[in-house]
Amino acid sequence: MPQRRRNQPPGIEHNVVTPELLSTFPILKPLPHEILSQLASLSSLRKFARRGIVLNAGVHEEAVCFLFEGRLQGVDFTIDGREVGLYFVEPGDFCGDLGLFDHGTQPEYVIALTSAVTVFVPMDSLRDVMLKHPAIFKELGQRLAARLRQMTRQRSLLGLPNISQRVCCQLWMLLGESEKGARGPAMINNPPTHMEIAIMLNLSRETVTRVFQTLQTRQIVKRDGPACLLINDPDTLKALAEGTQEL
Amino acid sequence: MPQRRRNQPPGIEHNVVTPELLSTFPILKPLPHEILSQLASLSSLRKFARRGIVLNAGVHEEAVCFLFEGRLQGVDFTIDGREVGLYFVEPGDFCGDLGLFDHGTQPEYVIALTSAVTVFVPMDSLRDVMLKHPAIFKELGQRLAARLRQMTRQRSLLGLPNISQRVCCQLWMLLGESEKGARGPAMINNPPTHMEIAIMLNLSRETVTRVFQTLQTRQIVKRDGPACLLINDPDTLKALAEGTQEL
DNA sequence: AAACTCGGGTGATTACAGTCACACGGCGCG
DNA sequence: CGCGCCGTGTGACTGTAATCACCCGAGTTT
Repeated sequence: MPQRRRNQPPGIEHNVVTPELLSTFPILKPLPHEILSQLASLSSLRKFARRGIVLNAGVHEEAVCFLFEGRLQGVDFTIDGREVGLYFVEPGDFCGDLGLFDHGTQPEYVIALTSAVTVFVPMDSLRDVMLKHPAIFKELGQRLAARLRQMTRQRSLLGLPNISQRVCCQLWMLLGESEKGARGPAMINNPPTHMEIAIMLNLSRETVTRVFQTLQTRQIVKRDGPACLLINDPDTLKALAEGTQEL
Repeated sequence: MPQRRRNQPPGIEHNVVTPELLSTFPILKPLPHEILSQLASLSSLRKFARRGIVLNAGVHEEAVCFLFEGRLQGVDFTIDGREVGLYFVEPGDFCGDLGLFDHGTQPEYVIALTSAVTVFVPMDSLRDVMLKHPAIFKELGQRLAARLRQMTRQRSLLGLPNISQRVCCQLWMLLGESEKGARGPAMINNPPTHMEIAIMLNLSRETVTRVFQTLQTRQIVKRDGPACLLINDPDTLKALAEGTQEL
């Protein structure tokens, strides 16, 4: 029997969603227990393997997906089949919430980048809750606004003509707000693969690899096993991202 | 004295905002007259010349901007000063509404592409109204969702490796839903300049011009004065946009 | 242990879009 | 009027990122 993680909320191992599990998500936490129980009874726990399709584009998804463990990515495809990376979803966050607001179809695919544990909460139940609880409504609106801000930033990234600057900017954005302020080396856990970065930045995989190569020889970043990227010199990375320094 | 437009809502010529003027905006229409009167008394009419800056990025804009006449564009700038085109605002629509949801700063600039007439409604008053009127709240949420969908589509446009396909796709998106279904020639009024298209598509102005040149010699589109672009052959344009046909 | 897939690394070649430079017509304006 | 600005049109040149082809090592499956 594998070592079991401690402090794991109940439900996980039985594929049953408990109110306690739901309340680990910041957005749902303020809800009264009875509501959480009701939502929990309607929700389902779903696990995905790497590369699994979590949400389908173009269909009326009947549930909002809350991510408990792992990492997801929103992706779209161009008309000619090219993959386009849109955003990442980290544990505690959710996706597929657009339909809550406009009853429309899911605009983009969401796939699992690592094996992932998610909770699917029926969209119409959640919408009812949201309309009855202005605080939740407000919160959901805030998240939507945050997503829009995020997309705007990402879009202006794509405008950068200098390729290495683009990659450095993306790395800089991947660095959590916490690490940015601190002096000295930082790290990115479970960094995206070169391919995943490439599709986010409209680049080819090889180009991303080459940028990483020069970043590594210049000792600015360093691989620390497959699951971790060490940022030796955040200051230089920042300078590169802002274009005040050339690679 | 210049010819005055008939059926012009009252207020325009006196720079005074009337409730009737506000009610011409679909989102505000359902509000009771008293609320509209109150909002109107706090709002101001502002006119902008071409290239005028309507909203500033990075600051806490204190008002939401409703567009009455003209055309606006949301633009951002990359770190190195490059302009990036994000979206257009057409009459009846509004912009600068993100702060309603998260009290944050305006993420992007909004500039006037033509001379424009706008109504500035104070953000906090509008937020109060929105929180008291769930219908308005819902509607605003819907618009936010629509913007996100729009940005996603635009982002996948940028993924297209074929440049002329990108331009044709953008032209196709500029064509209103109404014209798309109809058979025969369509038209785009006050089309964006080549430069404006270029910054939306991450292209250089010259490249856009060259694509238009071949589109014109192939009789697919035709200039009809500076304020109108005739789409002679929407079917071919669509085929080009979808990549089923090469230029 | 062979046979895979997957992520990463590298060189040679080449298409192609950016850049620069200039030209032209329309239009507003002092 | 002449002047300058703006939007558009075009050619020559060039840098550079995509593409293709291949290699390598680490995990997996069989």
